Amino acid sequence: MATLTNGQVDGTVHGVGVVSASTNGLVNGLNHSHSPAGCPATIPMKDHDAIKLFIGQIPRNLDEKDLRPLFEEFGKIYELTVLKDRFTGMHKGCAFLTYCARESALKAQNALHEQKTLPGMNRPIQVKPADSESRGEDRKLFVGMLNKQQSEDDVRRLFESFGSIEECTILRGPDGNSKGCAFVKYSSHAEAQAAIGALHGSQTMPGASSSLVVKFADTDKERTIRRMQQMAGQMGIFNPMALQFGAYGAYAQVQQQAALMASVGQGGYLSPMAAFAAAQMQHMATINGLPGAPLTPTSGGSTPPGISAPTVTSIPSPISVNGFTGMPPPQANGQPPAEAVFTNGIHHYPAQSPTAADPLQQAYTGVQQYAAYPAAYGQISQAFPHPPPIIPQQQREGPEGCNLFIYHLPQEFGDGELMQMFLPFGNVISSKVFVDRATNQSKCFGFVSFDNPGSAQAAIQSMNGFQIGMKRLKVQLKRPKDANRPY
DNA sequence: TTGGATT
Repeated sequence: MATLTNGQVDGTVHGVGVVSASTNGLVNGLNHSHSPAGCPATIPMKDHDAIKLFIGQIPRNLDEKDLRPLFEEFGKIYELTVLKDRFTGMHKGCAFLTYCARESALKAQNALHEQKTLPGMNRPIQVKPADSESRGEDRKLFVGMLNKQQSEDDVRRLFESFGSIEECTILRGPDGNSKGCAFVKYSSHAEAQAAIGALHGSQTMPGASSSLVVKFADTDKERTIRRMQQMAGQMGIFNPMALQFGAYGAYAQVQQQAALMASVGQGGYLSPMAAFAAAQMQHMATINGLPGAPLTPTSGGSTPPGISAPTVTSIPSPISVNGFTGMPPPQANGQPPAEAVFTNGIHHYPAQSPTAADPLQQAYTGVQQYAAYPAAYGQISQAFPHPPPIIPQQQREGPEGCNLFIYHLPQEFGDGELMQMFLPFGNVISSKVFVDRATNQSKCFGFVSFDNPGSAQAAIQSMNGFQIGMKRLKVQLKRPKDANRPY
């Protein structure tokens, strides 16, 4: 008697139920008796990997009940909905169709897509996965920290036990070298999830700096955001505010070093940082083409000409030296105005940091502080009515010949100190000290990128062999990426 | 002792 009930319900709601019931049997019959949509929530009807199809080029006089017979030929239908205008309710000539089985959808797509034209239409019917259907992103994994020798097959072997892999691609550079990461696409989200659970962080590949990374690949949105951030980073570098603060940072730094030098007694111990400060003073003088710049520029409030002016002009800024009149006036001691920098309670470095009291450190902190509160300064606000926010610097390479490799850095140097050290030679677009991931300790080498080769050369000239403490800096052009492959 | 990458 189930047949009778089924027939009644279908006859009322869909009009094609009798055919459906006779071909699909009891389960289908139950569905229809419980759910007018044909898909009860009580029984897991739809395969987890089912595909939602978009059906296009449907004559507007055909509705769901007319379309069902056409598509049921390929399998049990989970859901079929003709798209209607939200306001007018008008048939839009297309539909969404989900079969209970993924296989049915593939069969239908193969048999129908562009294969026949429905009456009254001048283009063939469209049957393909709906746009809303994930283009694979929810089952696509990003795999990082691979060994660069690992091939697609190696990666497949690693991932195959968690599901069927539809796609496996190693990311490679233009030269074909693996970037140490890959994409793996499974046929379902669940498989991908299983692989994450089992493999993420599970092992460390030989030559990789940390354990295997297995995560869902970025969605379109995330990728867009990433790109925006990159764009913003580039803008930030050439943003005049950043240049101004950069210039001011260098200026303050030199002033502070001078003050420090003046305060160090004849036989006093010179810390590596102080030694650096002192030596850099001399370098500054050298760069300026001035012999023996005064080391005690503490008199009066005026700018020591041998030090500050060339510092400013060495920075290829469209803002003239007069731009400096827009800055908060430096104090006689070279410190930025105390209330602006030191009273807001923010300390970028923990007080226990061994370098926290260093002039260089303070200069750097000062730069950051100003960067954080540009609106506080009226004249600057006039010059730049809407100063763009300064984006935290990201690691960026400059053009060929602009990137330096620096070795024998003091252990306590971080990115900021490295940048401060090289700011006098030009526009530093990136500075990076390598840090051991496990210990967080500097590896005592790093990179600095300028925006022009001249600055890089000037920096090499002045800073290569530069003594800090017991060590001498090694400053040279960074090796190009492809330079270390003997074979 | 040569960019900690990356969608």
